[in-house]
Amino acid sequence: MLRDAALRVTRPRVAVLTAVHAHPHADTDSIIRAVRMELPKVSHQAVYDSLHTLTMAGLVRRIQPSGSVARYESRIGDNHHHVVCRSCGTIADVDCAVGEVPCLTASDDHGFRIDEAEVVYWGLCPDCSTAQSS
Amino acid sequence: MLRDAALRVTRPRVAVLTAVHAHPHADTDSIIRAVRMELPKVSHQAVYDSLHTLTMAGLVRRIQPSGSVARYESRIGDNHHHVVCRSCGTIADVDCAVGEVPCLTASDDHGFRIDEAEVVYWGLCPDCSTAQSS
DNA sequence: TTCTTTTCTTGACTCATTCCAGAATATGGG
DNA sequence: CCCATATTCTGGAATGAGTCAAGAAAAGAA
Repeated sequence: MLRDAALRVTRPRVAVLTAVHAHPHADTDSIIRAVRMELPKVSHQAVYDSLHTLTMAGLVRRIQPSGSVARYESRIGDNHHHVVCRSCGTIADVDCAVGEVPCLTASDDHGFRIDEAEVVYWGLCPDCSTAQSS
Repeated sequence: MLRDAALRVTRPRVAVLTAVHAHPHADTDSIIRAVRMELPKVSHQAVYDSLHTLTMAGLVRRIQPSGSVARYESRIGDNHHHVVCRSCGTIADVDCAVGEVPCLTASDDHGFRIDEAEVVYWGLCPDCSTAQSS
């Protein structure tokens, strides 16, 4: 796997990393369940620790739209964004609209040293959209 | 005040609305404390209810950057965004960079019916920036 | 293999937010 | 101005994601 990040390779970590890759945008609880398919004995704490560690190492990205619990995804390093369904909470990836590393330019940065721009599009997913208009 | 929104005008609601106007980007707890300066007896539940109601009515906007508790602001209807300090959590307003109702265009909307684009810039505020480089 | 350090397990705990049932109150009609 | 009624507020308990802490386990280096 990826011990390139100077991380110890432990069973829980491998399982967590695998689970995140297998279930993009999954919340912590889903990941815990997925991990326990392989290692029934892992504690939730180990999963939380692993997720934090992997996030710190940049192998995984944590996202948390308003009103949602933390979710994790494995697609990293390409500055993409998300669409979130207001009704069912489904999340989908969206490539950055404006260019490469674009959105990093705020009109007035108030003296902040900005290093990332996060974009969340809110709306209704196809399913909820049709369900609601019927 | 604004009963135009077809809301009952109750003391707690007026106090909450005033508090949100007085303390932009304040979290719920700060608002509760601010409200209790005037009405010492208000229950936290009343504040939560009022905030929800006001949010639903569009008189107040709820924002919740990753890893933060819910915060509320009164500047609404102008599609502005926020800069959040990674270190101290301070939030500042940023006018929309791309134009009027701009960011609403995702490169690929996956069939979602998008109605809002939310942008959060992450970085360090002036204070934390200088404190860290020293 | 053995040692040292990091990571996991277990279980208690925090704290924002929500749920509930009964009391209080704002609004509209009389 | 007063009352009826639906909405809102009070008070207190409950939920649930996430964190803390101490000792056991296991990964990596010698």
